[in-house]
Amino acid sequence: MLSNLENKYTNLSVDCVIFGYRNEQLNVLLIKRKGSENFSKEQYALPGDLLDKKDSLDEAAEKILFNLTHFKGIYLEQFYTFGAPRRVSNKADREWLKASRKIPGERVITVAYFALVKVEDYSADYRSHDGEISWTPINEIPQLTFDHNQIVEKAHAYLRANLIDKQIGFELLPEKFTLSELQSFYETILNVAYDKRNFRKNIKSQTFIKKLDEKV
Amino acid sequence: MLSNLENKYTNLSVDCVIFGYRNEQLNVLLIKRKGSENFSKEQYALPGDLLDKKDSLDEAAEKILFNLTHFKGIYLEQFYTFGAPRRVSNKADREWLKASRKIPGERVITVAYFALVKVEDYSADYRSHDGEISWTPINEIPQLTFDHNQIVEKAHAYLRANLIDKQIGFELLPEKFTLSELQSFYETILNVAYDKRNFRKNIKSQTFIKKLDEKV
DNA sequence: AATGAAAGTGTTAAAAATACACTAATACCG
DNA sequence: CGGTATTAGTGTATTTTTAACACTTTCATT
Repeated sequence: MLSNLENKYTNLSVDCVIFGYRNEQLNVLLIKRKGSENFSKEQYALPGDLLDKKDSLDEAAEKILFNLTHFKGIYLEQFYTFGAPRRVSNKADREWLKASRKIPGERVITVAYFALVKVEDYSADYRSHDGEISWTPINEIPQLTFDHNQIVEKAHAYLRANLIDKQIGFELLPEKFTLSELQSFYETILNVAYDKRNFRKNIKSQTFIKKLDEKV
Repeated sequence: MLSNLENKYTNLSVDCVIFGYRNEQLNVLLIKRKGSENFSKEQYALPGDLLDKKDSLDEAAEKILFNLTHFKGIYLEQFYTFGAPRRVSNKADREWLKASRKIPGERVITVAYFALVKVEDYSADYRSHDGEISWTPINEIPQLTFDHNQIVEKAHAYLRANLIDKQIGFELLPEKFTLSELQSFYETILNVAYDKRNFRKNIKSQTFIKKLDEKV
């Protein structure tokens, strides 16, 4: 028997690993999903949903992200697709899927997106139908549904690998920041230590940052 | 109405961009698919197939690759997933799909893999049920089915971006090669020119290559 | 006003990248 | 076989980049 949803939805989903930087820490946005009658334990998950058949992957990612978080126009990039045959077959996960009325087949492949936001532009107080969203420091991420821990890990590796080359770090920082903040930011994410003078020299030799006269 | 195939196959496929280096040129392995009664024109495509539900993505890629080319144990890596809503809806492409009895839904998402082979280890004379395979220089690639040209392009960009960092180039070269060949190889793929002495200095400063006493 | 914490600033040394030209060996051709 | 053309092979000097290093100024705290 096939469920009705299979007409509109494929057994393909999009999950987003949304990074934000606050309190000198790298944070990931998680959704706390409520338990159901049958299953009372809370679960944490990445924002994600089944793919609407008429959307492209990028469109779907944007749409799902907006639905769940009301974030819009943020940096978003596909980074990997996860397709272990039984990645949604864990018992607790299936319980939750049933409760939430999203009943994909046994096999769901998910295209994972990588998102960066300036946390002060987007408060995480939006409460979607799926549950409450909240920033969680990357070192304090609990056990997540499905293979979401693995997805976060891969996204984290991707962020570190591309932070400098692609200069995506600025997507995480506010419009204005001090050089000390920038240094601390890089040091936190890459887990390295830079010499203050050399760091400032490097940054200043790059053109893409405007110096403001303002002081803190 | 759902076709029988949808029990076993998802509407998800895997396509492989297989690179080989020969005649001083980067080549891609293409399959020349025969026309059908209704549709006589030959078509070229990347090796790919619908995903068997019980396989993981990596397993599927290996399996499909083996079925179509008899290549085994080669360097294989997922690099991007393509999911434009109508990527398999081109009329000629649908004709061909029908003829080949692979009838996915309107919407097929494909996970693209990136493969590297030493061409002398694998002759391209295997003839699969899908058609004849043949190496094609990357600059002479004809129009391909679906969005395969776009996939090749992205794979090519990926190869160039990772050739040096990941040192994946050696997957394309034979066991033994001269420094001149290696230089020419990098120059071809990256479309740059290196100074001979500096190039050799660099290579020798890296440890992963053994010097042989042999001469050509 | 005194203290502590963070911001800001240049120079020197080491390492890496680049520019550069001739000789030796081999292949090719008359 | 000799002559010529092509490719392989080699070292040094210069520039650029990266890394190491310490004190003063400013601001906030008490």
